[in-house]
Amino acid sequence: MSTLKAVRGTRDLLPPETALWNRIETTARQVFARYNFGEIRTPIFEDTSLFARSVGEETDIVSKEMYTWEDRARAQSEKPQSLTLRPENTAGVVRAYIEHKLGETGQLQKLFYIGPQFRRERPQKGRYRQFWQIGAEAIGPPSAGSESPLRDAEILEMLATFLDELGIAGWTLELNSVGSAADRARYNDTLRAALVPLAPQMCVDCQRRAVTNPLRVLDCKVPEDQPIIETLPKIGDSLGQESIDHFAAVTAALQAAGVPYHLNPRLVRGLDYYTRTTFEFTHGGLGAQNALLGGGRYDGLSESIGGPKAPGIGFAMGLDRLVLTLQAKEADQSSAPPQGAKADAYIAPLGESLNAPALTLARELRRAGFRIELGDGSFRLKKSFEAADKTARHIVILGEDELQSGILTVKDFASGLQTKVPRAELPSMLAKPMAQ
RNA sequence: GCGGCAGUAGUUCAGUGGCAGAACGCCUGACUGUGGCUCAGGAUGUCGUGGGUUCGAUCCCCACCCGCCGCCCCA
Repeated sequence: MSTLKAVRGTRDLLPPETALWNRIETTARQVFARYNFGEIRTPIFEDTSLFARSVGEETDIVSKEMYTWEDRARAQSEKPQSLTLRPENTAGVVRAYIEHKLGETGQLQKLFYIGPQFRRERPQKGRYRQFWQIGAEAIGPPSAGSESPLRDAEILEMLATFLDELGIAGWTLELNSVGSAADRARYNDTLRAALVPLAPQMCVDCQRRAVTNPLRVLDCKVPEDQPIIETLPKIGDSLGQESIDHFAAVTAALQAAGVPYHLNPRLVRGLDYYTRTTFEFTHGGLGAQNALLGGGRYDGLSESIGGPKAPGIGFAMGLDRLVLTLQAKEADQSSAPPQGAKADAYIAPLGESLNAPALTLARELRRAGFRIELGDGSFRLKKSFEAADKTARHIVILGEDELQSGILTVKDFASGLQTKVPRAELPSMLAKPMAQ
């Protein structure tokens, strides 16, 4: 019988790595809270048509990457239903916004989420079939200011602050406007027409894209094609005046706030619902998967799935990729491994008759907030020391003498000093700051 | 989904068509209430899985699985 393994593209996250995941999630919660975002948790699977109608039937995500199955009827009265593991979370958030009539509050809804997403892609570093996203959405009726370019700028400024506070240096904000749905359709036609005479001189991928998805031609990385791409019409030239003014207001606010950005008229996003402002934060050192996060405005998304007019803007960050970036940075800085993984004390009972009193002592200290590793009285003292040195900053020896006298033997591994400490003074002794 | 490279101990990796190796880590002892430094011992394992070639395969061949790199796509 073959042994069972995590399936392709999925993986286990183990300590100590999970501490880094928690640090990132905690930082996100803290930063988002300062911008007054609240957490939303939506189901991990939804009706398949939600994604088909929002992300777009023709996108790669919907057409070939979703985990979809038919949930069979269990009773005469039930109908079978096609369900899909969510490949992204914006659609679920907007569905919840509509379902709970959050637009009726009249207020802008500012929601963030943290959770796994699923896409059946070929796995690679930074690309998994179950991957984690941290994202946020600001959505509401136009009367709540949901269309304001200030919302776009605020979100981008929040992301810059988040990455800075996480300690990710060297990111680039790539910014573009793809215009309204009408602007975008017009540009698509213009581009398609312009490509008819040019495509035959381009790479085979571009020849295909010129027909299937002209916007993707702009993303081509083949060097020989670059001069041709430079001559193609720019999306900026297809934007209506409203889109132009909106985008100008976004960039002006970013400049005022001192958030650096790089205009990239070729930035194209793969989900159909994006309108006007679109962006990516990229980082070198992630290989082919260089996008740390991406997002944009989606002014028509709510209507496209049967909801009220509810413009919005949001983003999704690849948590797996944030972890990779921070791990690479820590590997670079080498030197001191983080020492935060150690307990405050290891309690070493001397003999199995001391096990129960040791648990009592551990309970006292743990209830006082200390991180305690509890040894075993069957260990010889030498073995307790070895185990303690690996897992804790102090060892507390609990033998018959200590139990009778109430004076414990404590050794500080950093200094090598061993002292006798009355039980009542143990908490203050353990609380003393350690040399970091 | 396409092309390429890899898979050997807990980890990082050597290696050979003929008994499976190193370093680190782990366990035991020198030392029955004192770790780190020593020293002496010990265990590492379906050599990714399944077939094939061969007297004999961890090694060569094929398929599959899984990972990595690029494409594609995206976070």
